[in-house]
Amino acid sequence: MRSPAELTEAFRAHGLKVTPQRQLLFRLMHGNECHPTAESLFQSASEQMPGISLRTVYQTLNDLASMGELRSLDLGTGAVRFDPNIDEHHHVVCDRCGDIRDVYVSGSDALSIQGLDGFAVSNTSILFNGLCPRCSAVSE
Amino acid sequence: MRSPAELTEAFRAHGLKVTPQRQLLFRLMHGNECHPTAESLFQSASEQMPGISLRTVYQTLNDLASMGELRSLDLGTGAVRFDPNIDEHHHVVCDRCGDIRDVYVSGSDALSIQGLDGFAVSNTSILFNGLCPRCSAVSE
DNA sequence: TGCGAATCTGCACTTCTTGAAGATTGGCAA
DNA sequence: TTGCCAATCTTCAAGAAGTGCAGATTCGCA
Ligand SMILES: [Mn+2]
Ligand SMILES: [Mn+2]
Ligand SMILES: [Zn+2]
Ligand SMILES: [Zn+2]
Repeated sequence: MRSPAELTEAFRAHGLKVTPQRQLLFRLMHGNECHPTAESLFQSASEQMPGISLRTVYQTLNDLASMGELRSLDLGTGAVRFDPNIDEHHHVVCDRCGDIRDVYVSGSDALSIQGLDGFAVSNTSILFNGLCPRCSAVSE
Repeated sequence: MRSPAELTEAFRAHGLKVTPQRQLLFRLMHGNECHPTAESLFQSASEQMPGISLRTVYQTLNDLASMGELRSLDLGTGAVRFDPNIDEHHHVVCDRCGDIRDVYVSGSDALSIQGLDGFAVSNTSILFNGLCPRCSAVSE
């Protein structure tokens, strides 16, 4: 995702308005590596801007996602996650604490795949589940 | 998933009752390659057994899943899918018609993965999205 | 055949997300 | 700088998927 300043430019260039709510979300998402949900962003946003609505958070995030500025991820954790990292990457979810981290996979062209015959695949996502270092230490 | 007859055995052996509702679901799921949702199974089940409740369908499928007889899959299609194929395999979803097919992947040990340090990974799932042969022909 | 635990049904309720409508406001034009 | 109006925001209702609960029913052993 581009910087708040660049997004401001881009929004205005496209005839979209730059509201305080949007700017706040630009800031909250920029460089955010937590893979937050709309709800958790709403919490953060509410601290700085009491009265902001959850609907606006959803709206803005979805808009950013459809502009390609961020990615919305369904990692099977209940709510959709928003990710400003739009590089090709995958994820690992800690099934105990819910922590999510980026995973970079290379060499997938060497995979032997059976069953995709005729399919025009537009996206491939790999999801790892398990216990994060902290949680696996605890459960020993 | 084992056959209806075998499941009947197994259920009784574990002190679980074998009801007509359960038997019907055993039959509907056995060898089912459609990756149905609870709702769609409820539709099918209702034809043969009017009055069966959606609650019972969910209950039975979840029970079978926790017994390891079938797998419940979140493929990002809204509702959970149930799969009697418990061999290690992955899936491809047609984003237009919703069709789901099995995908078998081998050679994944040759992948170069970065970001899993310290994680105790218990499951890896690969999801392909795209257009099935039929749908990609249509959209040409 | 009878009994009691297991199961089923019906329904309320939760969570996540979107639709709709009216109030508000950003940004350009004058 | 002011005013306008389309875009945006807030609020609230509602949809979709699933689960918890309670009372009615039934399987399966004695
Ligand atoms: Mn990420
Ligand atoms: Mn499958
Ligand atoms: Zn953890
Ligand atoms: Zn298709």
